[in-house]
Amino acid sequence: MITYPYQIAGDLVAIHVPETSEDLDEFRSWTLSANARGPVAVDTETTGLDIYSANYRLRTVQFGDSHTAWVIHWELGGPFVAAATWALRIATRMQIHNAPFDWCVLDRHSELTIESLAPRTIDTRLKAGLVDPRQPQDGGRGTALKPNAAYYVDPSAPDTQGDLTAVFRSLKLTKETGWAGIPLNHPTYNLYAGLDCILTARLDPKLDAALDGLSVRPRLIQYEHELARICAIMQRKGMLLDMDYTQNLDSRLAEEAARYEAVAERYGVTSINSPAQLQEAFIAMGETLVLSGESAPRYTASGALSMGKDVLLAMADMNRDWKRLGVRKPNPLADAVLHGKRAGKWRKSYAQTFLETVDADGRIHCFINSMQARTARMSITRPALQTLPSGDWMIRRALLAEPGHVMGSCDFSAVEMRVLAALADVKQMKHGFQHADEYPKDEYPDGFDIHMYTARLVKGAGATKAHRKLFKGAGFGKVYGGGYKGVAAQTGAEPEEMRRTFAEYDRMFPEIKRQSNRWQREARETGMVHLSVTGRRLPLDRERAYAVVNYACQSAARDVLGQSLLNIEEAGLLDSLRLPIHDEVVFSAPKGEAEEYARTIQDCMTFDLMGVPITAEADTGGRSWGSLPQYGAPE
DNA sequence: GTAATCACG
DNA sequence: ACGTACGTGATTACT
Repeated sequence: MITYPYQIAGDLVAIHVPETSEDLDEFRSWTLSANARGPVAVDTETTGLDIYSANYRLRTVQFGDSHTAWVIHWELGGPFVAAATWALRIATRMQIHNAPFDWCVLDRHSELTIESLAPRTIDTRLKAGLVDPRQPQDGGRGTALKPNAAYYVDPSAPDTQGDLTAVFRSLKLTKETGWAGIPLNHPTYNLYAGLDCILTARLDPKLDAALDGLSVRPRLIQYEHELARICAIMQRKGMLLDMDYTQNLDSRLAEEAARYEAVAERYGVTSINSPAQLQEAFIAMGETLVLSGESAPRYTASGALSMGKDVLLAMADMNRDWKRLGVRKPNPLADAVLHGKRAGKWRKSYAQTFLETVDADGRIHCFINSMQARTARMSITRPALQTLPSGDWMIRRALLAEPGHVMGSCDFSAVEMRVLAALADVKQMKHGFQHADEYPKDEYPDGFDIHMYTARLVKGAGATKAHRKLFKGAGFGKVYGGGYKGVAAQTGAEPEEMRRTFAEYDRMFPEIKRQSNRWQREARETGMVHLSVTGRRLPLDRERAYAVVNYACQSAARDVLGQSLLNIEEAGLLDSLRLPIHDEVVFSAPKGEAEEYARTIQDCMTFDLMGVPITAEADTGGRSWGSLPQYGAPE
C-alpha cells in the first residue's frame, strides 16, 4: 500500500492507494466502518469528458471521509474493480461533487446505474449552487470544488484540477491528453484524486450549515437532486443522429463557406470573422457604415465600429429574415460575409460538433446542467442543443426520434408573462389568463394571446397587429427589466412610440412597477438577495437591482419546467424525454401513440400558479426534429 | 485571457 | 431622482 500523508485545515489526513489484495481487505473494513459512521465521499478519475466514446476509460474510483481517502485503481481490473463495485453497492449515502458526471461514468463503465446511485447521492455542487448560484464571472464563488473547498474547508487546499494540468505539461501532455496519459501511479495524481474526496466530505457539512443558516428549504434541495437525476438519465439516453444526412450537411456547408470566403477575398478580406479587416474593406469601398434611418454608425461596447449582423444586413439591403428591402444597392462583400459566416458557424458549431460527439451507436449525449444559470435555468453543452437555429430546419433535421418513433415538442404558452402576472399579482393580466377560454374565436383565431389582449385593453376593439407588436415588445421589456429605448432598439420600433406604449402598459398594469420596487427594497434590506417563490436564493447586483423582475420570472419559469419534468417521470414517460429547452421539452414517441404521449406531456405541463393557469401545447412531427411543424423539414 | 460575434429561450 | 433589456454556449481573432 502506498500512503500519502497531507494536511487539510490543520489536520493530518491520509490518502491510501491499495496495491495488493490485503490492502483491498483493509479498504473493505474501512468502508464498512465509515459507512456505519455516515456518508462516504465518492469521486472518479477518467480519461476525459467524452464518456460515451469507444476508447473511454474509468481509471480510478475514490472513497473518503474527513480524514482518510482510498484511491482504487479501477484500471487494473479484477480485484480492484470488485472492491470498488462492492463499496459503491453497499454505501448507504454518498457525497459527490457534481454527481451527474460520476453517475453517468459509473452507469456506462461499471455495473451500477444512475437509478441505483442517485437516490443515495448528496451532490455538494448542487448545495453550493443553492447557497449562491453566481458563476465566478458574475462575481460569485462558482460551484466548482476548488473555490468552495478554499472558502469552507481550507484556504490553502490545492487546486487539484488546475495543478494537475501543470503536471501534465511536465510530462509533455496537454489539458486534453493528460487525463488519459498520466501514469496511474503518479504520486500527485493519486494524492489529488484522494484529496478531492476528503475535501468533498468536509465541504458537505459546511454547506448544510450554510443552507440551514439561510433557511433554504430541504424540499428544494431534494427537488434539485431529483432534477439532476432526470437530466442525467436524458444524457445517458442521448439523441439519435442521422449520420448520412449530417456528413452530407457538413460537406455542403464547407463548400458554401469556401465559396463565399473566395468572394470576400476579392475585396481583400482574408478572414471574414475579423471585424478589423471588414471595417477596413468597407471603408475602402466607400461605405459610411451609417445605417439608413440612423444618424451615426453603431459601435461595440469597447468603442470599435460594429461589424455585427444588423450592420451587415443593412449593407446587404436585407431585413432580419434575409429578405431584400430595396432601399439601397446591396454591398456584395456584406452579402458574402453574411452567408460565409453563417455557413462557417453552422458547420463548426453544429454539423461538426455532432459528428465529433456522436458515439458508436450513433447517439449524441449532450451534457445537461440542471442548475446552471443564476436563475437556476438549465444549460446544455457538448453540443449546445438548446441553441440550434430555429428559423431553418437544416440543422435540426440531423437529429432523429427512435426507429419507429416521431419527434414531439411541448412548450409553455407565454410562460414568463403568466409567471409575471402571478408573482406581481397583475390584476388585469391575471383576469385575461384566467378567462382565456371565454374570449370569442373571431377575436383570437389562434387561441388567447396576451399581447393582443393587452393591445385591446389599451386601444379597444380597434387594436391592430401593429399595436400587438408594440405591446409584445413592452411585455418583453418588463420581463427583462428593460426600458423603452432598449426595446425600441431591439424591435426596430420608434423610440417615441415605444415610450408611449410603455406609459400605457404601466397604467394598465401598475402592479409590475410596484412589485419591482418592493422586491428591490426587500433585497437591499436582506443583503441583495431575492427569495424566489420556490425559496431559491437569487443574488442581485447592487447596480442592477431592477433585474429582480427578470430573475424572479426566469427562475419561477425554470421551476415550473422542473416540476413538469418530475410530472412526466411520474406519468411514466421519462424514457421518451430528450431535452429541456427553457420553456419546452423535446420527446420521442412511438408513431402510433404519439398523440397520446403529446396529451400526457401537455397535462404534465399544465398547472395553476397562484391563481394563474400555466398551459402548454404539444406538437408532433416526423422522424427528425426539423420535421416538427414549426421548422417544416419534409421528413 | 478578452472582445466580438452569433446561435437559442 | 432616474433609467438600465435577462439568461446562456461556442467560435474566431488577437494580444
